[in-house]
Amino acid sequence: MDAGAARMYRTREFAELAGVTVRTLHHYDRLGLLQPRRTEAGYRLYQARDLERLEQIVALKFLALPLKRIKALLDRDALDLAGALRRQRQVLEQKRRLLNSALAAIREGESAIGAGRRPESAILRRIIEVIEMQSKPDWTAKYYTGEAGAKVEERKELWSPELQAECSRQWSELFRDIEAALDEDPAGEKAQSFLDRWQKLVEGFTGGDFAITQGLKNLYADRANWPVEAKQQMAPYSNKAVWSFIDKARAARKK
Amino acid sequence: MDAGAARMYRTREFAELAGVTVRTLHHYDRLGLLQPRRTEAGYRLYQARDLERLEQIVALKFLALPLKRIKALLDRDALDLAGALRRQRQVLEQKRRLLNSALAAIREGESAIGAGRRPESAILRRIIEVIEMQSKPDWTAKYYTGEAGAKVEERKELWSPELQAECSRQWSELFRDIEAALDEDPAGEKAQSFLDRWQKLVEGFTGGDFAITQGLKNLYADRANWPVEAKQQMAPYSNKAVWSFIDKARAARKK
DNA sequence: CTTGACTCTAACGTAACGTCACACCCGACC
DNA sequence: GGTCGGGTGTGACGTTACGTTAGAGTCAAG
Repeated sequence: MDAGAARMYRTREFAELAGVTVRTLHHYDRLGLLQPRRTEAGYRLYQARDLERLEQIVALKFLALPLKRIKALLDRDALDLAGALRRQRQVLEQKRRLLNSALAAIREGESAIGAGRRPESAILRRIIEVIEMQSKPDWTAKYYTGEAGAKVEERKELWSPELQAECSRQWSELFRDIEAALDEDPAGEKAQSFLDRWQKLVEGFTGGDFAITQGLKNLYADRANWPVEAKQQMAPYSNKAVWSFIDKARAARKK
Repeated sequence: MDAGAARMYRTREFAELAGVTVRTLHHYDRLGLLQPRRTEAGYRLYQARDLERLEQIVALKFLALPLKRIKALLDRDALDLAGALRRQRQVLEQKRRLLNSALAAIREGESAIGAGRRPESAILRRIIEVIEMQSKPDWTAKYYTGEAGAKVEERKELWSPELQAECSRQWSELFRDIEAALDEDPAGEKAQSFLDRWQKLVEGFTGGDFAITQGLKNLYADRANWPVEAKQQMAPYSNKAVWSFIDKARAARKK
């Protein structure tokens, strides 16, 4: 018979009373964290004991505890609250370490931008490099350091328009040669020399390694691994018979 | 004609090279952050310049920048990087403040649990109260302090089984009385006296306020706002004619 | 031709709600 | 009694940065 006795609050009223949003109450209701009574029409009705529970939830949320754990704590695991606090402290301390390092990096990055200094840690240098890369047009030179930088410059020079044209010419030539020899034995000497020329072109001029990488493995010079745009560029050389011939030549060599 | 020249990496290889997961690469691809070339079969093919870009991404991610902003920075907003760093620093400092207060609360909460001390801040006391509420069976007494606590205790005593029975008896009596007077005028004196008795019962014994709330407003003692369980408890009193009579009496009074 | 290793996309799950969209409910006014 | 306005309900998508299957296709090798 205590039904009508206690004061009841509808959702918005209760939300304002407790300092949370209506959506939050809906959310907690669905999660089973705080399930008020209902009117026949489905309206939520909160009462004083719901406010108690909600204040417990808010207090525990202040510790950045996830709602799941809060529910567990309030529902049954009350005795493990000390343990939960300890674990939560460790989680938060880990987060703080990450946060602090990011903050330190930002601060040093900011001041380094202003003063042109060199930061000490590797990650900071990378960040500054990124920054400078972005702000300077000739960042490629800055990106690589020492040996690697020299190599890139060298490669840059090597890959001149003239060389590109030369490369293109060599491909055309190779294609013509192969097309003219399609009836030869793919395992034969002539075919194998075509394959050599082919692989050298694939290897190309930029075959040097980038200093930024650690342990590079070579990848397929195989047609299957070519990007689609490359294939489009290769359209002038799209004679299937030539490709098939080279495939056979490669297969023959492997055996 | 540079298509086949550079070394290409498939997804897993490239991921290991860069120290990220395959899923991360897929993700960045979909976000447009790092879109490698593709083979005809749809396989991703990464090359050295993709590694450069990925390293930029990772470096900026170290600053806890969201990927969206990283994309904007790398795509076009390069010149605003200093501003982005400043804003990001503010965001992180705010986060750190929250984190530190939570950590302080946890630490003080832990030591307070151990030593039985009283923490100073209000929020900490609330947390400790939650902790104690959970670990002690008679937490209701602890929850309210001073005056409020006394009131709760009082209410607890008042709401004895005997009183519950008495309340139930009064409801039954009121229902009988109304049923016997259904043909009276709902606006008449007799009906209004029924309404008075009704509202007093609704007001109940627990009408006192809880000290935890701030500015309580009374809510509907109206049938519409009653919870469903209450209605089920009211089943013995579910004579619709009685309810309708009281509704009319209430309506009459309002006019 | 089948493995086995690798890849692809699609789609759900995560934390804690914010933000619609659409439908009811309810007291009040005409 | 119809309607208006304000409150309320339930979906359901969006957010962050991926993890984790699941189902299907690719490719080289036995």
